[in-house]
Amino acid sequence: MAIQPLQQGSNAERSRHRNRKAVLGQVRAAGTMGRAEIARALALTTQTVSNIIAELSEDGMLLEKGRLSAGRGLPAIQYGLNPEGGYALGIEVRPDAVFAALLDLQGQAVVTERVALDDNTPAAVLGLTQAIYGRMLAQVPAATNRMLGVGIVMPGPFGVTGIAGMGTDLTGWQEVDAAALFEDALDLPVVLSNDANAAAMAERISGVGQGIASFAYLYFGAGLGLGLVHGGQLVRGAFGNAGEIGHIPVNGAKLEDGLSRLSVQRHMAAAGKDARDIDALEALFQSGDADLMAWLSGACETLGHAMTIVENMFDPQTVILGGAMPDVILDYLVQNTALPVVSVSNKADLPHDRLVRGASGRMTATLGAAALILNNALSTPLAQAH
Amino acid sequence: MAIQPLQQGSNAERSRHRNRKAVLGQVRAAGTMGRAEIARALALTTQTVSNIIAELSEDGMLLEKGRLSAGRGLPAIQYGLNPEGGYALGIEVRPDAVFAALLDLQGQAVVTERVALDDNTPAAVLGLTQAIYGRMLAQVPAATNRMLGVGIVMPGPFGVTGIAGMGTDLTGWQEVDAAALFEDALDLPVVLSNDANAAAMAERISGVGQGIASFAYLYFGAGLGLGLVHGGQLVRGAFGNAGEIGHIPVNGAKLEDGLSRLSVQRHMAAAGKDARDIDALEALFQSGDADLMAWLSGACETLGHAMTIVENMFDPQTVILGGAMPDVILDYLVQNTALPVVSVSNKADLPHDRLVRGASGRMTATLGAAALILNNALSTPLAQAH
DNA sequence: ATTGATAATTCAAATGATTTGAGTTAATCC
DNA sequence: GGATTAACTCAAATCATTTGAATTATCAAT
Repeated sequence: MAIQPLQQGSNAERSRHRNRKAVLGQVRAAGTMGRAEIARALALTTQTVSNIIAELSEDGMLLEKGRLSAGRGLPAIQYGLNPEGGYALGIEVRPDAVFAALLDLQGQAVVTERVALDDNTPAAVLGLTQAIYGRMLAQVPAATNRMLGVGIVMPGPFGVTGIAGMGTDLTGWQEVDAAALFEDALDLPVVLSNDANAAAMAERISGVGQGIASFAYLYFGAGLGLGLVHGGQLVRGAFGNAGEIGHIPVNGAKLEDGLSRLSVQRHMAAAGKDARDIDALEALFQSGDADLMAWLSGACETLGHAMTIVENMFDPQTVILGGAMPDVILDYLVQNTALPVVSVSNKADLPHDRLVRGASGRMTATLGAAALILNNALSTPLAQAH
Repeated sequence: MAIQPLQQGSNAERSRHRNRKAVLGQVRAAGTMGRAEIARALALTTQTVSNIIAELSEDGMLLEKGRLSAGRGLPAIQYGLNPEGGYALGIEVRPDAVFAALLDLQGQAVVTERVALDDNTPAAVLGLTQAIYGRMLAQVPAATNRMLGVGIVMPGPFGVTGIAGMGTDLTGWQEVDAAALFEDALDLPVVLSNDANAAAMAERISGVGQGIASFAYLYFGAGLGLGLVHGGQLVRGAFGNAGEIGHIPVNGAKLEDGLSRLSVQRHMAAAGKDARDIDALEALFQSGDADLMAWLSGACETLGHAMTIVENMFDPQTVILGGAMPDVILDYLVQNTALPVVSVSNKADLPHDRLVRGASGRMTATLGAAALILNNALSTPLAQAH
């Protein structure tokens, strides 16, 4: 989380490292590719790509996928990711539970676990996490020597700020260096993030955000969060707390007062209905519950405000909506929200819809935690614009 | 402006290029540095830095600045930027004028010009720009072979969007590729940007933003703009229109309705007073004009809203306020705005003030245009966080 | 069916930039 | 004054990429 040295020099070894990642990223994005094709995309020579591919195949990260004849010339041998070539662990620490997922290099969840927590102190969580990790490796022995790292999602904001977030619900975590603790406990490289950022990465790696370099992700957590991806990388802000959109006031109320899990729950509770569970919410929606529909109408309006802010601040290619809500409700919101007219995104011939539903479902943030690691393994910081 | 290839591979030549920039950036940030010191900062060997410094000295970009004895050992030869080692041209195209500035490598304005325009079509502006450039080179012949590029600032937003901006005031520019036109006319590498982004870069290169990797710049243009710097680079959004904060509605009105040049002008005009000129505004302020003070009181409140949005969306190290306003008014706003309590930036022990006044004065955007070029010459895209 | 054009791939040598290791210089510390 | 420390230089080694020539396999045209 600390701010890194602003610049780092380059040498042969670091170039190679970078180029390996670039090749993997390119192949992943395209599904399969030939050497020459990759070389053109990366502005490298075929020979270089050949060397790197030999190395990556040796390491088990790439697989031959036959030859593809495209016009004249020798048909190119196609290469694709070997899903079993690398694994990333995602851990989501909630106040009352720990979710975990093991993703393969392709971004597929191989094993997932959800464990309830009655003690969320660091010692307890770390012990539980170790146990989960052990069980997962036992189920997927191939992963043992191929772990790329672990992504940890914890409720933000990080550090003591003016926002009393869920952070207060995790006892004993405020003062500790969580990343260091997990690194010690699991002996893996660690990336720490909040839920919205992780969710955005989940979409980038295996959802709607694939191939989109700049997008924003509006996340239904307890509150309303925002993950920002620019040039293929997360924009985290100086202290890792960028995207706390829920606390922005519009017309006297905070955005998340009208658009969040807590918001529906309160609204429905006031009508004497229980909407704490996702399935309960879905059932209410399916039955056309009048109270829920009333809430949705307000939520659409609030979402419109949020869109205005996000689009005008970031000018993203698209905004993805997801998180702890049933898909049907997310779809309803996407379809019934009037997109802002006064917006830099309001223009003709857009290649993407301005607002779309996320694809990664209920465990988005957990998957995203692992996706943070995959993204590191498959992409290099963006080349400079000229 | 187009989205660049997402990844580019690296090779020896590109590494050298990158390392040269990194050395220059490091030296610039520190004022003067020794070889070994630079090497440590960039994770390179002294030998490499030695080679690069020899090359940069040869090229006239670095100068020896004596030896510095720091404790034991051989005192390190200090190197500093040679201000005359490189120049960047900044051009600001306004509907009724063209401003230009020639900056040296150190970021100092060597020559500036302001020319009124009665014809702002591409042909006229390009011709005028060529003439200005010619006059500047005549005044600073040393710059002739040392031009790094030209930054162009034009009113955004770019492309046809839902925002009817000043863009419409420039006739004939909507459909053309402005960057290509300027590149042809001046035979220099071109960077195109809006005023707020450029202003942010001006602060980063020679103002309050020096050494700050992540900050936001609230810019008084005709409306209210925002420049975002993250990891030392501009966040421009997918289509170059990030930061159009002025159009975000708060309590029914747009932010720029209460916080912009147009806003004061209208407010004062309603009171029968002329505030179109910066000096007129300053005089009104100095005389404690009641109407102006009333506007300021509202502006402070609006600025508070803007701060809430910016801080919670970006979590910057600081927010810089500047643009077409007299310094005394900017200072007043900085000092009298109640900083938002509900904000991720509201925390103890901040290394920077949350809101500060910009340092680059009235020609900020013009200087910033050139600063965009300098920033390219002096920094590499940020290394990856781990 | 043969021939020529095209394009992917490989091999071996060259190139470019960084690193390595030994040696020199000039300060401070004791 | 000698030991220690640190910056700097030189020459050789190393690493990864590039270059250029040769090979292979397909398509297209005769």
